[in-house]
Amino acid sequence: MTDKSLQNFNISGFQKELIEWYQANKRNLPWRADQDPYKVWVSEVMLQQTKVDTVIPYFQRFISKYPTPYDLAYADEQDVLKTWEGLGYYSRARNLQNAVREIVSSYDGKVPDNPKQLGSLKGVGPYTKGAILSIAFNQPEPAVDGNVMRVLARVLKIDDDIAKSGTKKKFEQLAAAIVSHDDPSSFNQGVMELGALVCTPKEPMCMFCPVQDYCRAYQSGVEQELPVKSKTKKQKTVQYAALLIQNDNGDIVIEKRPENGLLANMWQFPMVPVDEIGKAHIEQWFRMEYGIDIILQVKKGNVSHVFSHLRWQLEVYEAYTTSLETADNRHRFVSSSELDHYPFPVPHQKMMKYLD
DNA sequence: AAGTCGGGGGC
DNA sequence: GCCCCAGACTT
Repeated sequence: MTDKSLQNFNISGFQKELIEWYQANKRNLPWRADQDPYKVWVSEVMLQQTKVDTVIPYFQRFISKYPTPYDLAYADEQDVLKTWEGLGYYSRARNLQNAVREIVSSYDGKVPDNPKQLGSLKGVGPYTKGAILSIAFNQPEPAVDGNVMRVLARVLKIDDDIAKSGTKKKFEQLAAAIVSHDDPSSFNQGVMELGALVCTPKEPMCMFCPVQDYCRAYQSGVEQELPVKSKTKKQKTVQYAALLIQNDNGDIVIEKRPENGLLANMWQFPMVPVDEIGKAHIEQWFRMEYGIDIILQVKKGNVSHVFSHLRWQLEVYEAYTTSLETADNRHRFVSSSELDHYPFPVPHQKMMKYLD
């Protein structure tokens, strides 16, 4: 390694203090009950960009429903998405099922314990690969997430911009150099636990830090200035008219979103892009696109929803149609009780409160 | 290297 | 409002 960040750094002392602290202070989390590689895997995927408290109930339900790779491999994708509903980043669920089907067909249902096979599975990137190898198989592999970059940026006083895509490689090399070979699982989880409980983004609790003596940022009094992270730019707003269309049976029109892109394969109420076509043309646009005649009735309210990179502003309308069926299977008339079986993104769950 | 891809919670 | 979160994938 060409980087000099580890010169004069007491690696073994740092490892020892961190692992001892982790053993004494680790939270009792459901995915820590055993080292089942499948469960470790599921937890790591759910935890991507998602807080521990949010994941816990989802993990419990998911493992109850799909206790083994076989259960998940043989499940219907729509049921998997329904179980994932509300957790976000739904491609995680679809990639996970794709990968589990791969290990059932190619690896006898066993999670591979080598980096090459593991890393080639859908949705298993550098972090998840290292996490599974270290936590489930006790291999001294680096597992660099946001916590690890923050902790190492402070401990080693590194001012690279962690928002840039190239920076992670540098931290992966450093993490590979300092990971404990005696207890890689406790070491990697210890860094992340420290980042979550002590070495937090704002107001880190350095007085309670087990590796304070090893922290160059603390010694220089710059722990609040690190890590360096450039700003993200703000979302664009898109306006839609979102339609609760009912026929004489009391059934409601829903549609399946495309298999790629935002909220892929999730279901929703029809949305009309009023930015593009103008509010006056909603009914005729709908007839063109859906082949269904509708009559707009009353506006029921507004729903706004913020995604990572865009913002939806939905005007919710009630509408009426004389149609009783749709042209293709991507659109359906369903009763209000049947709605529960389909996976809906949160903004469309918000719309359901406007149904009678 | 920059965009895309959810949703919730803290302040 | 803004920021963050046990990131991966596409372009």
